Amino acid sequence: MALFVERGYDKTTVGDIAARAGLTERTFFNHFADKREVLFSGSDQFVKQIVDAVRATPKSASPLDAVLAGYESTSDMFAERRPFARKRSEMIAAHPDLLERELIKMMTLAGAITNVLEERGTPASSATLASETGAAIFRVAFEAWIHDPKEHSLTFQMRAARRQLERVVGRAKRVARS
Amino acid sequence: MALFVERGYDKTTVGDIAARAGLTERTFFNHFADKREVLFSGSDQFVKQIVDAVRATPKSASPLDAVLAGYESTSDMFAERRPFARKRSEMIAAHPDLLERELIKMMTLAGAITNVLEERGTPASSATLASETGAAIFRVAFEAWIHDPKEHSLTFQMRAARRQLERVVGRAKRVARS
DNA sequence: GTCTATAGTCCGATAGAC
DNA sequence: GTCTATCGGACTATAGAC
Repeated sequence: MALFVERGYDKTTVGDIAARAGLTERTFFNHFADKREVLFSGSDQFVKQIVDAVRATPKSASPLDAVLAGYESTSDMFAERRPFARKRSEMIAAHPDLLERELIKMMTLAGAITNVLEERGTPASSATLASETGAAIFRVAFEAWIHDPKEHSLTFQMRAARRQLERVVGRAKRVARS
Repeated sequence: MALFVERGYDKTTVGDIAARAGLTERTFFNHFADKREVLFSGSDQFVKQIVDAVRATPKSASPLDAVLAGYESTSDMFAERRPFARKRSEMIAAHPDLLERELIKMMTLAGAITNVLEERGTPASSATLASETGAAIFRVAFEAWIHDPKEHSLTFQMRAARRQLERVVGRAKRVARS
């Protein structure tokens, strides 16, 4: 990350990264499948955290509630890392390669959540919809969280996004203008 | 596509593709930014089709209705190409590289739709939510459409997915088990 | 069209930890 | 003795510079 900020993502070679870490290029590829993965190394843990939280929600909760509870369980973790999250987010947004990787990670996560919902007895297509909808809410909330000068929590942003989604999905002919 | 089917995506080099087309490797990169793009060449037209359709829906329609109308406008186009769509979909699903590209294309499309909604007067975050939700519905519907032995239309699948989403998003404590 | 850097693979060698 | 981490060299394909 330091190197990427110093000289830019494209201008940083795998050799550079390895050298800075006191290793060789081969060793790098031993730990990471490709260059992009260095920015996503924590993602397994992130997935586990969320999946566990979904699994732990009472069965009385609706599928969507369970999904949102899963994402919200990361709120504390993110709270301490807002500046880093902001930087990382900018870096990803600026590099299509990284954005692609980010998207496939989010999709893998959504798939894992779908599986947990199915374990809980949710029918397949409802599970998919709940998990994809939850992901959309998370993305909107995360974006708001990153840029919010008032620094509300991620959970706060997710609750707001959820209420808004309910209005958007409702069959009402007219939608409030703000 | 022929080459990819013949010898597999990974085993096909850009040189192979260029040779088959009677061109050189450099010329290939003149037309496509990278190897993956050959499978997404029609995507600009796809985006235009949908964006135009969203723009053309009456303002009385809700944002989500407009988004869905956009996606549904591709139903006829897809109807004639079900076998090809199926093959392409399998190819993409089998190759993470291609899946990444597919996802970023879908995200670009969602972004374009969001912009059109904003032009129509929908507030930014509602626009994002409507467009992301619409994308989720499309994905679920497309998946069902591809595998449906009864060969219902894409529009049919989208209507079904939408009804299901409404149940999923509703605040009901209990959700129907099928 | 030429030339070149970089990413990423394959096979194998080596060394330390437990 | 097995497991795991590092390293080396040769190699191909992608992709960018010119």
